[in-house]
Amino acid sequence: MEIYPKSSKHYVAVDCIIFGYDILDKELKLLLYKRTFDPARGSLSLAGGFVNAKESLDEAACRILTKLTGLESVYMKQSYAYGDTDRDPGDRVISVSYFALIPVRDINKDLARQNGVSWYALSGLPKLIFDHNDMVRRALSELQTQIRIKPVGFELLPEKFTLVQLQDLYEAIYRRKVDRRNFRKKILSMGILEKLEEKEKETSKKGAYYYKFNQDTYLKLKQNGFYFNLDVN
Amino acid sequence: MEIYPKSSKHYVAVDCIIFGYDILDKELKLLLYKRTFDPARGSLSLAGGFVNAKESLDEAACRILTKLTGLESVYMKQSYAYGDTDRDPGDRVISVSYFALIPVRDINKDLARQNGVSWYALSGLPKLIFDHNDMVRRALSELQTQIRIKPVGFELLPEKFTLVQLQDLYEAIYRRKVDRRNFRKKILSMGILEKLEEKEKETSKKGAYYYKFNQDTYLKLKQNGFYFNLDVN
DNA sequence: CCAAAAGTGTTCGAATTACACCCATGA
DNA sequence: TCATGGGTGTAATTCGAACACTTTTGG
Repeated sequence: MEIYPKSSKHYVAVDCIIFGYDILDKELKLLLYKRTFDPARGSLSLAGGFVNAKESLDEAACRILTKLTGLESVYMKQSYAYGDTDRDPGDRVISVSYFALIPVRDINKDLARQNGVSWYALSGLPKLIFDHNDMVRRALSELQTQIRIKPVGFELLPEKFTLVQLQDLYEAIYRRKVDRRNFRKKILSMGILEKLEEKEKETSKKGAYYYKFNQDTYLKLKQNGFYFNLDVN
Repeated sequence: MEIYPKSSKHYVAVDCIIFGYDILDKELKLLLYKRTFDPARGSLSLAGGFVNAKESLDEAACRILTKLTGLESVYMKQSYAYGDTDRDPGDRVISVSYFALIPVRDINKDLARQNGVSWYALSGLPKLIFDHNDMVRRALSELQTQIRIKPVGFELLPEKFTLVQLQDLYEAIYRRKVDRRNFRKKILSMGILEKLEEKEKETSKKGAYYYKFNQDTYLKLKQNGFYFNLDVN
C-alpha cells in the first residue's frame, strides 16, 4: 500500500565517521574501509550502508558500527544529511552521517580486519570517496565544539585515565598545546572526576594517578544548571 | 539503470521550521500549515514536501520556502534528519528538517494565505502532526545556540532596526530579560553595527536611532579571529 | 644521583556583572 | 509640564592567562 504514490523514492544510506583515540601515539584516528575490489580498488571510504525498510536511521548506524567493531554501546550522534543529486556517481543516494567515539583499543581487531576496516591517522588523511572528506571535516568540527562543552572526551579514553592522557586528548583534538596547570585546575574544579588510588606507571617513573569520569555526578550538576566548559589557553 | 538494486528505497521529505519575529508584539512565531481536508483536518504541521528525484535536499527546502513565502534569499540551515520507521503513520518517510529565519513582515501575505500557511506564536504552540513538535524543539534549541555565537539575529529583523528592537529579539529568544546597558555596550563594542542618522519615532517620543548590521565588517573581523558572542546577563 | 615525567599556586589584566539617573519630545 | 521610552558610566567581582619550581622514582 502506497499512500504517496506520486513522489520519488530514494536510496538512503548512513555513513559512520568513527573517531578513535590512541593514548600511545596521542593521535586521533578514523576507522576506514579500503575497497579491495574494482571500481576504485584501494580507495578509502567511511563505514556505510543502506538503510533498510524496517529500521530507523539510528538503528542503521548502530548496525553498521556493531558489525565492524563488535561494540554495542558506543557514543554516537547524527551529524548531517548529504543530499546532492550527484554526490554518488553510481546513483542518487542521500546519506546521513553519524559520528562515533571509541577508544582505539576497544574494538574487536579480528572483526575489523575481517570487515576490511582499519585505523588511519586523521592528520594527513588521503582523499576518500564521494563527499566523505566533507563528512569528516564537518564531524571533526562538531567534535571540536562538543568536546569543549560536553563531557564527550571520556568516550575516547579507557575508563581509567590519567590527567596527562586527558590533556593529550584535548591537545590532539584542539590541535594546540594547553597549559597544564590551568587545564588541571579547570577540569578538577568541575568535580566530575574521581581520583583513584591506582597509578599508571608505564610512561613515567613517578607514575600518574588514574581518574575516572563520574557520569552520575555530572548529571546531577547539570540538572542544577552546571555547564561543562573546557576552554583553556 | 539501477546500480544498487538490492536496497530499499524510501520517501524522503523536507520540513521547514520557519521562524519569524514580529517587532510589534515582540514574539517569535512559526509559519505553519493548517490542514483543510481530512484526515487530520484542522491540525497543524510544518511546511514540508517530498524531495524530487533531481533536486538536492537544500534545493527542496528552498523550493518549499519560496513557494509559501515568495522569498528567495533567506537564511536557511539544515537541522536534523528524522528517520523513525513509524514517524509518519501513513507510510515510512524519512524527513530532513531545515530552519529558516525571516522577519514576519517580509513574507508575501497573499501567497501565504493562498497556500494555507500563517503565523503562530511559538509560546503555547499546540500539538503538531507526527514528530513536528520535536523538530521545532530541536530547531529552537539550535537557534538559541546560534544567536549567541553568530550574527543570525539580524535575519529576523528588518534591515534597519533599533537597539531596543534587537534587544527585544534576544529577550524573546533567550526567554529572559537582559540588562540594557550591558547589552548595548557589548553589541556596540563589536563594531559590526552601523548607526544611521534616521530615527524610529513610532514607539516613543524621543525616538531611537536606527542601526544596520554591516556584514562586510563582520566577515573581515571574523577572518582576523574575531568571534561573535552575545552572552549577556 | 640524575633524568624524566607528574604535580602544584600566585599574580595580573580583562571581562562580566550589578546598578540609577538624565535626556528628548509629543501631547 | 509631564509621562514615556531612549540613552549613558562606574565600581566590584570574577574569570582566564601567564608563568617556574618541587616531587617522585627507576635505572
